[in-house]
Amino acid sequence: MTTARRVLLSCLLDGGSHRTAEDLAADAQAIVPDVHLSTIYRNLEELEHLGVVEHVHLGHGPAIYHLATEHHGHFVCEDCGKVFEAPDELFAGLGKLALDRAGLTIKPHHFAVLGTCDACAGRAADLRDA
Amino acid sequence: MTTARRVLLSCLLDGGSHRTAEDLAADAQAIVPDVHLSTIYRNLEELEHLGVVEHVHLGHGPAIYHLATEHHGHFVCEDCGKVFEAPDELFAGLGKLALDRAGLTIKPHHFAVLGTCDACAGRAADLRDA
DNA sequence: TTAAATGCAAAGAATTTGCATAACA
DNA sequence: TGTTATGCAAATTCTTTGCATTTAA
Repeated sequence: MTTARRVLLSCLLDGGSHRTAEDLAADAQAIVPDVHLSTIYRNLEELEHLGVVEHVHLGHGPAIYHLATEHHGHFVCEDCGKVFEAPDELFAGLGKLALDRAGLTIKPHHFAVLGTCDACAGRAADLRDA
Repeated sequence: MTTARRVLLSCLLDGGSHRTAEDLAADAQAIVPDVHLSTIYRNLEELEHLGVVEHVHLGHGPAIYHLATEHHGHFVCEDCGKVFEAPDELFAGLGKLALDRAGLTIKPHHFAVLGTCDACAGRAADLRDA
């Protein structure tokens, strides 16, 4: 258990739940200035391997990391980037279909489900009608 | 309508349906040797903007491109990479939930849904029992 | 003939790796 | 004291961009 690792864990616990490796490096560097980004990546990989941390892709751009205890998927608006947390139970129906049709036990956390939120759909309609 | 664009379209029509930009460049170069990868990317972007092509992320690694006429999502086994095409209707239930709970109209094509296929789950069980 | 598309090289973003040094057990 | 982790720089992978030149309407 090294300093870098301890600090990273505290940042994962303290900070919000949608943090990139770079965010986490910045948080860590606020405490221990010379923690290097590559060390953050290495420790995140290790923690992920141990099942403590998971990473998720919300769109193009960097992955976000969070504690594995937070079990939920993500809905993301393609237009404004707004993120909605989606409780696991919402994926139960899809999981059953995937198992029946493809024999696949889904883990629907790794990629977000994209779409368009009401606000952005409304704005698009406004533009069309104007 | 340039040569590069015509050739790219023919490759999209001819080739399989899970091709990376690099695959498509190779296909195109078999016909017109000096089509450049950046031209492929630029045309794919253009075609995507026009709604003719879409790209999908099946996991880490390069995006795959296909004609927008192929309307389906993807299930992918995390372990072996096997890809299952998932008809749109499988996402109807999830779409309703997303709309009710988050006001989000989902377009479930952009990211695959990951999981573990029967074969890989079986293999994992075998290893555990051995 | 002129605006748009191309080839090439180079830049960019996110992540990974090699290696000498430093820190933990 | 001997692994194991770290900092740093450099490499990798996928994708985008700048620019001089070519191509097509």
